[in-house]
Amino acid sequence: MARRTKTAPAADGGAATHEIGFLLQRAHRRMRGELNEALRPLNLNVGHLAVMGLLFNGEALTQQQLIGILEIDKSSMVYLIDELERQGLAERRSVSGDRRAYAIHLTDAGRQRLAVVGGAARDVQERFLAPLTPRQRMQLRELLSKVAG
Amino acid sequence: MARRTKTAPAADGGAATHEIGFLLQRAHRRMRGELNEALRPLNLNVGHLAVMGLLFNGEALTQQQLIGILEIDKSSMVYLIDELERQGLAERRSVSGDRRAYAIHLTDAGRQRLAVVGGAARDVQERFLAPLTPRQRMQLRELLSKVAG
DNA sequence: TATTGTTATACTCTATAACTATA
DNA sequence: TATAGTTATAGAGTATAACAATA
Repeated sequence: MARRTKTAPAADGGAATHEIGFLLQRAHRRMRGELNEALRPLNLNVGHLAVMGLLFNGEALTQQQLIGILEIDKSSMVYLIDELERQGLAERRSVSGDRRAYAIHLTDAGRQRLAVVGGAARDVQERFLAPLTPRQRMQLRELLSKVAG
Repeated sequence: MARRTKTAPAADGGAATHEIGFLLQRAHRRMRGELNEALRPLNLNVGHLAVMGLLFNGEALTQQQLIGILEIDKSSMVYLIDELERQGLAERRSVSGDRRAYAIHLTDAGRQRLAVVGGAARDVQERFLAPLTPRQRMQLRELLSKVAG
């Protein structure tokens, strides 16, 4: 059953290019590539966008909190925030009660930039998801959230 | 509408961690990490596995063909095949009719190794897909193949 | 001139380890 | 002793560019 679907690449006997891992890599690479291409003129990458997105609701988060949510290394977080700060999009502020910690605040400039950058990101996502119906997009989101860990 | 679904992480106002791109990155990173961890003791990575998988049906492919299918750079392909050849798992053979090209053949050792490595990869994929029903796995595969490009 | 493959090199992203300053 | 953050460094993974041999 399901020997060869209509959409199957001809070059593959099903050994590799049909595997979920392979498709996942392709999809991720394509999405990330287009997103970074759109973000590069602004000297930002998906990491910066993710941080700004998390700060957008208004409340500042400490680097530790950002690290916990985004599951990236603390040194990587330093670089992300350094760049955001360099561009005046976010700033480190002291946390009362713990002089080791910094709360990261989105500046007004950061908020404005996020509006632009977020729009570009949505355009990319829209192109990426173009082959899917709204219902399929929802399905994909739900399936991915189950396996994303 | 859709202000906050039941499965939403609390830390995010929907700005970032719900995005498909974010979930895609997470899922891909998790899958790739586990796969590479399983492959590392064998001095192989997912690229080597993909090449071996493509060669498994028996017919050799030239580096150009592999490059076209896997969509990676030709210099990256050189490194992948160098390592496979170094381990005796594949070999470059001259192509009659074009002395520039090499056809890559899977050796018997490569075939045996692929059986082992492929088994490990399937185990990883099984753990990765564990949260999904068989029907959901099929859905995920089909949705990904639509957006994988 | 164009193409196959190789080599050298560089870039992005991320991680590890040693460090400072607090706790 | 442990934690927040920084710095220096290294490692994947991939890409670019110059090159040799051949088409």
